Amino acid sequence: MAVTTKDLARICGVSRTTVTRALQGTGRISQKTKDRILQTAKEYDYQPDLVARSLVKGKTMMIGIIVVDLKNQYFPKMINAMENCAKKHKYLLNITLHEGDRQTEIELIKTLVGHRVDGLILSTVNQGKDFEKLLENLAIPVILIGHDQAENIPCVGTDEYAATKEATEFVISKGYKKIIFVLPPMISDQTVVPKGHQQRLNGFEDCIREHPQIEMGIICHENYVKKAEEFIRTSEKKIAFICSGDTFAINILIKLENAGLYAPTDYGVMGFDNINIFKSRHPHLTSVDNNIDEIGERIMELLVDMIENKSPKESQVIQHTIVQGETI
Amino acid sequence: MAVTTKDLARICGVSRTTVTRALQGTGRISQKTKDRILQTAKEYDYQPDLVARSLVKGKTMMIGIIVVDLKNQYFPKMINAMENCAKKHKYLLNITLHEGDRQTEIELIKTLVGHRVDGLILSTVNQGKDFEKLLENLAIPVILIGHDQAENIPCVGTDEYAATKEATEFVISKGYKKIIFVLPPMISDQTVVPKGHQQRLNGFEDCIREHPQIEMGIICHENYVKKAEEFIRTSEKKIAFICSGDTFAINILIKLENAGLYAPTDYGVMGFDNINIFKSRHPHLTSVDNNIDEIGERIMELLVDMIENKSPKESQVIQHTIVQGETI
DNA sequence: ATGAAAGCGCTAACAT
DNA sequence: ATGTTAGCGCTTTCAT
Repeated sequence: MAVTTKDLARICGVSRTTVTRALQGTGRISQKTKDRILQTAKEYDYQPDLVARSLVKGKTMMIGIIVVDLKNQYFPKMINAMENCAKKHKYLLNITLHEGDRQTEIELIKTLVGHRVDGLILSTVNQGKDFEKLLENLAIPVILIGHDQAENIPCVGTDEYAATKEATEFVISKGYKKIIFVLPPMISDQTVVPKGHQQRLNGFEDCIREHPQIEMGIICHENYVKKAEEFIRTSEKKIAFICSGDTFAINILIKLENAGLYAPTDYGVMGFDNINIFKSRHPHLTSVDNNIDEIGERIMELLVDMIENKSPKESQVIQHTIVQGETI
Repeated sequence: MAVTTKDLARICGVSRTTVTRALQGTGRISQKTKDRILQTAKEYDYQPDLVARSLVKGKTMMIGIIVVDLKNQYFPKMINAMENCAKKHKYLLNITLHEGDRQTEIELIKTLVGHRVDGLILSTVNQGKDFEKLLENLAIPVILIGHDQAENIPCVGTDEYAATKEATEFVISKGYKKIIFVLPPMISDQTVVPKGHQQRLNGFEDCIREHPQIEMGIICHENYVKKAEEFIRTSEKKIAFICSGDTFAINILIKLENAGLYAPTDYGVMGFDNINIFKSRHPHLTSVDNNIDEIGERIMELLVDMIENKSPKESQVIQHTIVQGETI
């Protein structure tokens, strides 16, 4: 098995404390013994047992992350940014997936806390006072991904409400008189709209409310492309779709092309998240760039700060920008 | 702070040993004290310290993963599958990124081993005997992502050589007389072609060798779309591109459309990995489906088996299938 | 059926 | 400058 400080101590004929001192270069120790110990350590390829260190230090240098899954680009991209940031601060990431299940999320939180992660980052499916209480009592810093997700837990993310309001204003400014908001098709048993999408919807509706002359509609359906086509075919006004996610916008764009309908000629469409898998495609998709990388980085920086400096909890809004493509 | 077994023992007026027995339901213990202890544990929301348990058990229930990054869909998808599989076996994932840097990868391995992960999964950028030695001496099971990556370390992945040979045969069977292989554009300082892509290239070249009448070429350039266009414009024969990655195929497909060239009319193109971000697009991209989900799942199952049953190391080849789209 | 004691590998407070 | 001791929270013999 791996060589321990005890072994090194025995080999070098010193105490374990001396070994520790040599290893971490702290405390008074003669250069000679220090060199000898370090030499031996290298020779035997000593690697500290980080589990043992964690136990005594009460700190694991690990950060727990819980998100829904890694299927679309959103979280992988964000986690990629988080990882790079964590690496700078010598932290490791523990990534787990709740798959949209509330109970699973709760269990994962407990497991990660049991593993004594130093901090926790969640894209939560849970809500409500009880859940917030649970988080507040964790004794480690927690950050929620997304704007305004909870009262007393710091949240970092896009102000979806404002972004969507802005996007809607943008569409209106382009002269559209009828705008349809496309929500992700809901999985059968999941009746609640995820908070972020709900915030976007609110932003959309409130903006429309301020423009009574604009006609609006909502699509929230498995077969949203077909619904979209119906809207276009049966409407006299030219329609714009604002999709709560680039994937939906892209799908509409592509599938309707096959149906002989083109943006921005026959209708307009814009997305969200600016995933830009299609950055080489024409026409460029108009979208809202919510700076996923920056969200990841800022979350990690904030969390490390909370862990190491006990900084006060403070939410952050990450600035978004409207990406003017050619589809509106 | 969190309540410990010691606390529970004190509260219940028993020894810590008894508490442990109640908690893990093992050993002889009266039902009454057991109930009382469990009740108290629940009351105080006792959560075991998994770090301490790891130290004494010599097992962390964590699996280390090192891949290049999470930017394209390949690893996120695979890791998603791994995570779900790991969850079944109660393991947690430690995901880290080497970003293509050899030294970083070595350091990450040491860190993860220092954290006493029970097993390691790598998509490595390192090669050679020394590196293999390093892995062999780790004292924990290691699996490499990808076929035939090392001699004495189990490898799981697509047989890239065979798959590409097959793909090339497929293209030839469609009547193409000139085939161009598109490698990922190499980053300036990274002179070596990643092993998987090299294997694909070998399969391509060997297949061509068996068909002397077929003309061939290779593109490995930042501006591969332009190169592809040049090939088409200057060739009398109709050209097929086999791209070592769907992303490249898709980009060619899309950008050449803008240049007025259409597949499969003006040229043919097929990809690799069947990422199918574009599954709704027409024409459907012809590709090689390497079953990313299955690779992830099989790797995890194998690793857990190696960890828990000390199973002998054995590599696995995951079956691929050619996805007949409409671009060849 | 229950408890006492030792130890996992490390660090830190307190000697010498 | 170096060593001794105790302890992190848990599990695991080995008593009783």
